[in-house]
Amino acid sequence: MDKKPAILCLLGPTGTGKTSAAIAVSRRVPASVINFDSRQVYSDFPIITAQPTPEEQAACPHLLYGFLPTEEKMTAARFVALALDAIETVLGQGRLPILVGGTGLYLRSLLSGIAPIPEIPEEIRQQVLDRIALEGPQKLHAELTETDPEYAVRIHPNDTQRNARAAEVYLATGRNMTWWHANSEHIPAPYDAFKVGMRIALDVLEPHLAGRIDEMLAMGALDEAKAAHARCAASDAPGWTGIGCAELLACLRGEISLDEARILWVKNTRAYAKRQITWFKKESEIEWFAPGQSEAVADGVTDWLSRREN
RNA sequence: GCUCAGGUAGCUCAGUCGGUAGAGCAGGGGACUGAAAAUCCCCGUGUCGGCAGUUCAAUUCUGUCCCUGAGCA
Repeated sequence: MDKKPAILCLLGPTGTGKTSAAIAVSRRVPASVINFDSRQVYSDFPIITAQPTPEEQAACPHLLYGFLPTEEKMTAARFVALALDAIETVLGQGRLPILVGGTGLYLRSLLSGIAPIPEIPEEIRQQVLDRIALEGPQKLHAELTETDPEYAVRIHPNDTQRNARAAEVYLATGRNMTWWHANSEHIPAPYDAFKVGMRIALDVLEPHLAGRIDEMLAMGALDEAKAAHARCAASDAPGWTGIGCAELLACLRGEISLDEARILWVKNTRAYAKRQITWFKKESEIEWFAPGQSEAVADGVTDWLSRREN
């Protein structure tokens, strides 16, 4: 009935076995894995961002992992374009695309569409950033109340990022955010998506996260940061803002000890996992599984695929 | 043993010229349309070290004891 091609989405917080579940599925049906994690795109940080290992990637094709230099920025819109392209490639090969990742915004943007706001010229962007640094987000928010009252009530005066974004969009396009959100066509991705989530309580997940960070350190996370630093020393480069990267960089610079870096790293990872859990709680139509149930996930996926046949 | 300085929220510390107290971090909940591993919002009763004294009233003043740190012996 449903003419739309099938895609599988594997989501959940860090460290819940999404990669191994994807590989389990790929053993049942021809499939390729496509990343939707905003950090695993960076080529300088395969260990720290927990990208699938070369052995794991040998199980089936993996796309959109480790291809971006540290100084380059990834955005939701750029991701959507890359992912749509990757999905088409995989479908063209007669394989099942498996979207795997933890960046909720990226997945939502891909599946529900994102407003086609044109790219903002760098000088306008910089101009707004300079202003917000100087005058504070509250000033821009007060102006937003004039230019876009509807959006202004939705974002907080202290929110530096969203106030900057709203200001640059209005300045560059002459249209406010509300107009772009409402009057532009959202084009949802034309796929029949099966969403599988990995669910776990935070306090159960935490020791796993700590253990995984120790493994990363044992695998040479510090050397990875050192090598990345040799290639890109600017600590404010987009790639350096990832959790683990920033802490190890501070350690390399002698600002904190390795032990302090590790403790911070665990703490920040835990807080991040909490935010992810909050995000995915709201996401609709998810089939939930516990971490480690890779075969159960694969069963669920094959069931779903055969149900689609009828 | 003596002299200082401290003992206040899970942690680091403010503060109360006497009317039982509040920040940051941690923790919990939430938001999320091009930086999202980002950005931001909401949530604070704790014998204010113990005991006694002064006082209408002590966490705040006084005495004493206990504990911690530094210095002197």
